[in-house]
Amino acid sequence: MTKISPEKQLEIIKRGTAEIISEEELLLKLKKSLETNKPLRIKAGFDPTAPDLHLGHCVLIKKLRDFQDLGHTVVFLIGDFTAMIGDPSGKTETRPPLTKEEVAQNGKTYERQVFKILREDKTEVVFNSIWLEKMNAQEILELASLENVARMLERDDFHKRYTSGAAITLREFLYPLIQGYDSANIRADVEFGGTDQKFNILLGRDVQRYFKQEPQVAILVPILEGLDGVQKMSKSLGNYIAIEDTPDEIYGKVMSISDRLMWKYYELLSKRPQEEIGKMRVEWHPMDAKKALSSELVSWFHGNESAAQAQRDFEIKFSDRQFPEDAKEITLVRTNGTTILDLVLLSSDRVKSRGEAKRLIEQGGVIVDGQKIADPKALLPYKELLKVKIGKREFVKVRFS
RNA sequence: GGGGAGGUGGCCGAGUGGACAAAGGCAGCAGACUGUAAAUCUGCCGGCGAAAGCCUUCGGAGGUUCGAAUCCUUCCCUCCCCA
Repeated sequence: MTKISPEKQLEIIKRGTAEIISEEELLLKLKKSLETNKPLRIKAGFDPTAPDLHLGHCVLIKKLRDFQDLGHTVVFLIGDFTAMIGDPSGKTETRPPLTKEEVAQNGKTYERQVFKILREDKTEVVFNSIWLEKMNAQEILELASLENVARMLERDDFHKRYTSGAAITLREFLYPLIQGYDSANIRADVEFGGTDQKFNILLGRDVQRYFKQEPQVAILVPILEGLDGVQKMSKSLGNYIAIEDTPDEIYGKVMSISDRLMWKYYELLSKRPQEEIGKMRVEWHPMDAKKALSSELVSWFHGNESAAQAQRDFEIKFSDRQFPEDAKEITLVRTNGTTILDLVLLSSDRVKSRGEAKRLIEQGGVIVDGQKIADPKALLPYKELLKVKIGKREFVKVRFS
């Protein structure tokens, strides 16, 4: 256990959080932990659906890591049972149930990804089906009696859906209670979540009180906007930066966020001290700051060397507008009537239809060997190797056999 | 149990027999401008086709009609009000 004073611990924990309910309680828990030499149990729940951890998750996981560095234990809860209910925070009400094998598989993927940030020796990975499957009707009803409908409707999501006339099922009402039941089962001292989890996490306190436990402290982290700069970063919206994206992808995606959003990323994801970030904000050229951020994030997941390489690649592609030497390479058999259109269709991963390819070419988005070619029907230059730029960020070397 | 309103392209949302591949907005893509971006401007934005045009699409299935997102039948789903 750490010997860092509770006050100092609180200070570290506070950085980058949106709200702590309540700081006083947390301080008391930290004090007690120090006196008894017993680490706090920090809960964070995740879906068992195919994980592709992204920077949005990292905001939270990074804070978990802070707790670990202070000697506390992280309980990484995989909600394999609750996934069958579906968190009402989202729009989709039900999800296809996963098989046991899929859940186990996804759990493995989580571990692979999450331990890029967390420490294995201070993490417990648990599945909530272990206790939830055993619950009987009586227990569920008792749990359900802890809350009333009016209170449930206070919850922002429910409130909005209710007033706008959207459906809310009773099953969804049960979700927060069951999430709270999880907290009781793992005897959480603290539960982490995004600000959209506030209601659920607070409700967990009531459930714990019912089970004669000291209520957990709620720590809420800000929701990170995705690449579009508006909506929450999420896989389903396609606006995410995954920690398993390639170095070039991460670098490029971070570079493409707006200057404004960049600072939020800095606050929530950078390991640089607060004061330094504040200084950068006024003294640095935004582009340099963004490059530094991109590098930092790439090296976090892929190491320093990859970060340096990604930066070079980026500069070649966008600053110098050169063709990257390590571009994807494909080999084609040359036939007489092969047009640019065919080429784009064959070599691009992103262009899905002929019409789309045609559009792209006609709009001047395709460059072959440095030449913009705007006629889809143009024949290919008679060369062994063509360097093709498709759209903004796709580069392909085409070789002919 | 009774009454009413709905389900439209990735999303929101207009459209109530032909001019509808379906207004408008958002998102997306490309170009210009840049600092990579943002903002702004321009263009595109179901598939096939050089084009004319053809094909698939307005919850599902049938039907009426020369012609249906629009009318009818039936099924599924959602919401509201009364009890």
